[in-house]
Amino acid sequence: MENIHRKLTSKSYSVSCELCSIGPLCIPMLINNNLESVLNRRVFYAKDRLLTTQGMPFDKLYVIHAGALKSYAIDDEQIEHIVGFYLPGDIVGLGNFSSNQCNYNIKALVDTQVCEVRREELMELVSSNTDIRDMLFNLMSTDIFNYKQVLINFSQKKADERLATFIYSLYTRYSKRGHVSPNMKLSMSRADIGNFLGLTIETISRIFTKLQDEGILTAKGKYIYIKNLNALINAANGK
Amino acid sequence: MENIHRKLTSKSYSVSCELCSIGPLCIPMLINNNLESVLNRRVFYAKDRLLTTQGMPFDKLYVIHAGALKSYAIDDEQIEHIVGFYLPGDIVGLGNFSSNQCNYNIKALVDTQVCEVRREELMELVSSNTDIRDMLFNLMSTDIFNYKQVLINFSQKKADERLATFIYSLYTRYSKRGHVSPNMKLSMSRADIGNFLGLTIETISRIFTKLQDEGILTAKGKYIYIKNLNALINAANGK
DNA sequence: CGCCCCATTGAAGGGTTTCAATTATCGTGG
DNA sequence: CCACGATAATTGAAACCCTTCAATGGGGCG
Repeated sequence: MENIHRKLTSKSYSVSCELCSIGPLCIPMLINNNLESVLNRRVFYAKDRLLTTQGMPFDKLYVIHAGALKSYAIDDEQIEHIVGFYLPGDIVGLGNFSSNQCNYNIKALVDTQVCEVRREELMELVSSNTDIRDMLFNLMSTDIFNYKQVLINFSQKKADERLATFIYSLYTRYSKRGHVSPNMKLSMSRADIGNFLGLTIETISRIFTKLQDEGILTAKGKYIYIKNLNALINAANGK
Repeated sequence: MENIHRKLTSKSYSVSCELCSIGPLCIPMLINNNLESVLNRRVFYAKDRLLTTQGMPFDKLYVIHAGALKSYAIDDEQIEHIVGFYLPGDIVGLGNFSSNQCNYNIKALVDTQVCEVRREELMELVSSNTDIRDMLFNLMSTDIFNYKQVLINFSQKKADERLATFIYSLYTRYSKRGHVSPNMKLSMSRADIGNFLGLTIETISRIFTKLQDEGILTAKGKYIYIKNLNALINAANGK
């Protein structure tokens, strides 16, 4: 069990293949020693490097091993619109199948390692292997569900509820990948959080100090410590 | 102006099989005369009837032939959270594959006809027919993309931009299904629109009169007439 | 060590909500 | 077909929340 929780060298956590979203794909292939036919393992992207840009051909999916990414659009006034963050174990690019091009820019928020899954080879596997087909169906279906939940969280919640929801969702996402701890290091800036939540950086900052004053968490720069998880959940739901 | 609004006699528009999102599934089967093996055609649901409730088993997908649906969650305080509206040609339920249960309540906003696709039989087809498999991949992928776009629209736009975006998106969705007209009959109430957009019913009302004063559209109850499409697009983008 | 970027904090302004009252529309039954 | 009640939509005024503008403080990296 310990090796599941093994940490990356420094700032961000890695995920074991067992707890990765494409474990059902990789683990049988690891055993058969033919994983390389579908994916490149542990490709490194330094902080701030772009993995994709809007409009480029869609030929790879990315699965995060360690680090973090942000996905965003640039509008015609050069304004950035962040649509999501990706953490270890997450798969990136499922929304590109219909257009066959990359719909968003994807940038490494910190030094990041990803496994790159070649689209074409993956689709061949889907034809021959129903487990992998079902895995992809489930991943896409989960993505749809998650985005609907994000919509619920953001369209009707007040600023402090949104931020509490965001922090709690990071906590649960890390937990699902084997990193259960009240300590988190945020990989994104206040500006990124604000952009994603539709709030200004000043509001984010003020709410962090408010949550701190209420004894719910401590926020020292990028380091978050959740002091009272139930209180955080209540704050996320406006109670 | 009176006659413009009276011109729309019918309650809601239907979509032809050619322009429906699952046309690639149905049309070959219609020709082979074995469509009934997968779906029930034109099932009727009266206004306000529930098609699904949260937690019930997921055994059918719905494709709208005529009418309109809303999809919503009820939280523990009995408050409704609308996550989307479905129009003729749309497919409903792609987010349920992973949980294998219906994640939301779905209610008919007006008298509605749907084609019901049986999940199990559909998945059998997916195994044997790559066209249908690709169709489902594309539909799910499109769903993911669309929800991300909705996120962009709602997290960073002001109230009037949100409503303009919403009206314009209804226009484009109807257009794609063959109903190209500046006249629309809204199937949802102001309260539903407000709920979905994260705004109050009063704000929705005020913005409708503002858009009307600016000569962008006329809004007489549920009847919308888009007088200036470019101005609507500009309003949607805060210009 | 100093610089730059990021984060924090304060005060004023604006946009949206809330509360309240009025008007319009729809469905129903006489 | 009209009258009626119930529901939905509009409008106004005050309160509140978040943004904007401005200035200060702090942390990371050369």
